[in-house]
Amino acid sequence: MGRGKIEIKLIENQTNRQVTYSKRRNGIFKKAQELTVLCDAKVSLIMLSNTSKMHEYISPTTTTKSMYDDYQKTMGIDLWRTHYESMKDTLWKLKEINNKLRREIRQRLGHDLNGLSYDDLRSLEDKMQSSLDAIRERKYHVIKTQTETTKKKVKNLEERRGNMLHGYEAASENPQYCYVDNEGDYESALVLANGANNLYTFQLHRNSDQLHHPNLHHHRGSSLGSSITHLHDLRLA
Amino acid sequence: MGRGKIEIKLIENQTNRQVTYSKRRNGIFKKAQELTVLCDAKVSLIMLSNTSKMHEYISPTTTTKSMYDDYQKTMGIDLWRTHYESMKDTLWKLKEINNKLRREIRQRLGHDLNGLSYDDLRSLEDKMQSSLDAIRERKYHVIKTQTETTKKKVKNLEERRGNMLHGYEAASENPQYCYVDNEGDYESALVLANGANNLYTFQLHRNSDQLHHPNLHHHRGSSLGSSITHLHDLRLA
DNA sequence: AACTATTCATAAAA
DNA sequence: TTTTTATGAATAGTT
Repeated sequence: MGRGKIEIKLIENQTNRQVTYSKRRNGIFKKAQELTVLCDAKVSLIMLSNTSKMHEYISPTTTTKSMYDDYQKTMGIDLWRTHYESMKDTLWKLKEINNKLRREIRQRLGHDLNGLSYDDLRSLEDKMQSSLDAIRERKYHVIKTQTETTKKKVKNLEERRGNMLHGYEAASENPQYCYVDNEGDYESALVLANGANNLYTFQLHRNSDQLHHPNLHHHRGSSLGSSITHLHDLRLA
Repeated sequence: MGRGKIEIKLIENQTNRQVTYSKRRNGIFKKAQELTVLCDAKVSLIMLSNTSKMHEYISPTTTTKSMYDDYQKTMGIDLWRTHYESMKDTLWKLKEINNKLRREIRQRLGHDLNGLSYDDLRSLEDKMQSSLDAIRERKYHVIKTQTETTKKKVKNLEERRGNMLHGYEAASENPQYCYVDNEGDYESALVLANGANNLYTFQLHRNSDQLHHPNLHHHRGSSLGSSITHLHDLRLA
């Protein structure tokens, strides 16, 4: 029905296909609308182009949901659980998990202990204690590494100073060279002075101290001609 | 397109309407099928006559359910836009919070400490210590309450024994009546013997002991730990 | 359900 | 895209 007969097969030319889609789509919409009026029918028409653009026609006397509900009844199948419902499900589960995690943390913070039995408390205490031990161990490791780095720096500088003393025979040279850049870490320096073992003791003391829609084109049936192109756009997820 | 132009309005003649419906319905189906092939589109077309007869066309490359799901993905946002979006938002936030809580718990379990600086570790240690203090205090409270209950029981029994002695003049009666059911709690009995203050001291000693042995791993009565494990198992994708 | 006379839809071109 | 227009398709009214 045009300047020549066409075979009903995929239109290879992308542009041509797009144009044909657009024209024929409108044609079908118009037919659907006419059928609705002429015959008092209800039509639901959803079209998805190969570019994932969605277009819809729905008779003004009904809704798409209602049409698909009817369809379901006719087919006797419970076809779909909406995304909305499964989403609500997920949300609920996440909230549950969240609450459990919060309770866990609160207890580990020392709050909300009232519901716990003596045994629970003792168990919690043990867990906390060993966690604390792990943290302290790690802390000790960090400070020790830092200390060793500092010691190396000192040794290095002392060597250089020794060399200087030797090389220039300047026995009474400025003693400030001994002082090392330890990156401003007070405790690091302290350890340097007292030794690592001493530091550990120090730390123990501290412990005790401190307690429309872009892509959906929605055709409402009652309008014709230009107003049939009364479009809403929705983007597909 | 027939023997004369027709106005697009309801066909009053019932038979005529029925015939027209039949003809045009087939016409639309044919057009839908052609569109599917020519343009690689997907079409879902449901029609309901005024006599409640339902007819459907669905492109062979899809299903009615799938089309309606797509429709919902698109339209649902229109119908529930606010609800849906805020829900997605909440969902995302909950996931974020869950992850943070998990990280927090892991650190409080003494794992994943490598990324923490010395100051971080010290701060974490302090927090853990005060939480631990709170737990111990609570434990102390529980044991004290239990002890007092036990004391009352003892007093009560002693009174009854006294009454018995008095009433029956049986001064040499069985002393076993003194022993009280303390529900098998060893420490409870210990406190009963030494006094509450003593218990507290006992606990501090336990604490100090462990401080001097950071590598010591205590046996864990694992009620809390296992609950965390379960939470991990619940993690969503 | 067939048959046409007619209108309509649209393929190709602009 | 939209418009134009020649052409084939759809269909209203008839049989």
